[in-house]
Amino acid sequence: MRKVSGRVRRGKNGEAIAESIRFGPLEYWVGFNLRMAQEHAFEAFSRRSQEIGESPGRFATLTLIARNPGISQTELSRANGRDKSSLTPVVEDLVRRGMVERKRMREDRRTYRLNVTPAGKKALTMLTRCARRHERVLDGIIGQRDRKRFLQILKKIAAEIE
Amino acid sequence: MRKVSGRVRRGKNGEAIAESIRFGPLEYWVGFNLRMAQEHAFEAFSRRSQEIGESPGRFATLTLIARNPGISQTELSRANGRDKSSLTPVVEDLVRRGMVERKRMREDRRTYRLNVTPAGKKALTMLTRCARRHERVLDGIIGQRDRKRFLQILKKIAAEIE
DNA sequence: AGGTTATAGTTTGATATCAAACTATGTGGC
DNA sequence: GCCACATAGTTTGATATCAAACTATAACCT
Repeated sequence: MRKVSGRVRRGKNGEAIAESIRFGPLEYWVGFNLRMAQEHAFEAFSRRSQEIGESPGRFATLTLIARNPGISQTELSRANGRDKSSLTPVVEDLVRRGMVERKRMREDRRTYRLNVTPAGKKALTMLTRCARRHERVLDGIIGQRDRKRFLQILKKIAAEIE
Repeated sequence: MRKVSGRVRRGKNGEAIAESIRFGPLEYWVGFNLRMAQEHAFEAFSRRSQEIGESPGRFATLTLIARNPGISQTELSRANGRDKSSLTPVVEDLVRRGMVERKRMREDRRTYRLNVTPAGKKALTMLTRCARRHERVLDGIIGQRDRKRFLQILKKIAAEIE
């Protein structure tokens, strides 16, 4: 857990006086807490995936390609919630490292088809194991009882906000 | 709402066949859905705050300084959940634009004390109004009944993960 | 067929972020 | 006092991201 209330003031004699930060309205606003939760969770997953030598962003990308063989980069970028231009270097890197194969479509020569190679599948297996461990930790924090509802709300936010 | 299932294949006669993306395990994993919810919510707030000419990141920063007068940059970075080095350009910009005042501490000349100026308070008022509108939208999506529990879980994740 | 419009992907420029190295200052042991 | 260590903030280098401009190809309309 990251330290958050590390505010310390020195008294006359140099003794430490711990103070906690006042968050004001941020305290009970969903937006702020959503950001904090996401960033902490991402950081935790990032550490895990780096242990097996993969960047965390590769994970969703590889999964989506594996589950949707022949997907194009634009489709992938939408599914992944990023701009298509962000995907260019990611796909390039996956191709360069032999995880993903990329072929021009016959019928539409603007489009690429992406597929995961055997090497990519191996990496994905490890990443998935790693993600499952991460999910178990999250499950433990959320609790079985609330998990389903929590997930529903997250999906609803992503789908409906604007 | 961002389009997510825009996958289209052409049949023999050129008719469009809409296909939806398969998310596999991502579908029910908290990590992925947390990311999607956060990014969509952030994007929505970003649009709102840009209408009044402020970047969204400034908001939490200004609020925290206003609620904790004399806070140092390191304390602020912890409260805000970012690295202290990320704060350098943000504070610089706020000072340059007359929103925040920054003084060296007497007792410890390494440390700055930050305070919000009257101009900063004015900007903060507008930003807060904007954030309240955003929160009302989120509340509408989450629903009164689940809101409190949802917030608790977000806080728990941020606090306990690792 | 030819011109207009749309789409797939890349490039470029801007911003935000982190981590590690760095500078300046402060603290504590001896 | 001096040296080792700690702390506040900045700088630097790397990565991720978006948006807008761009290139190439395709589709559509008359």
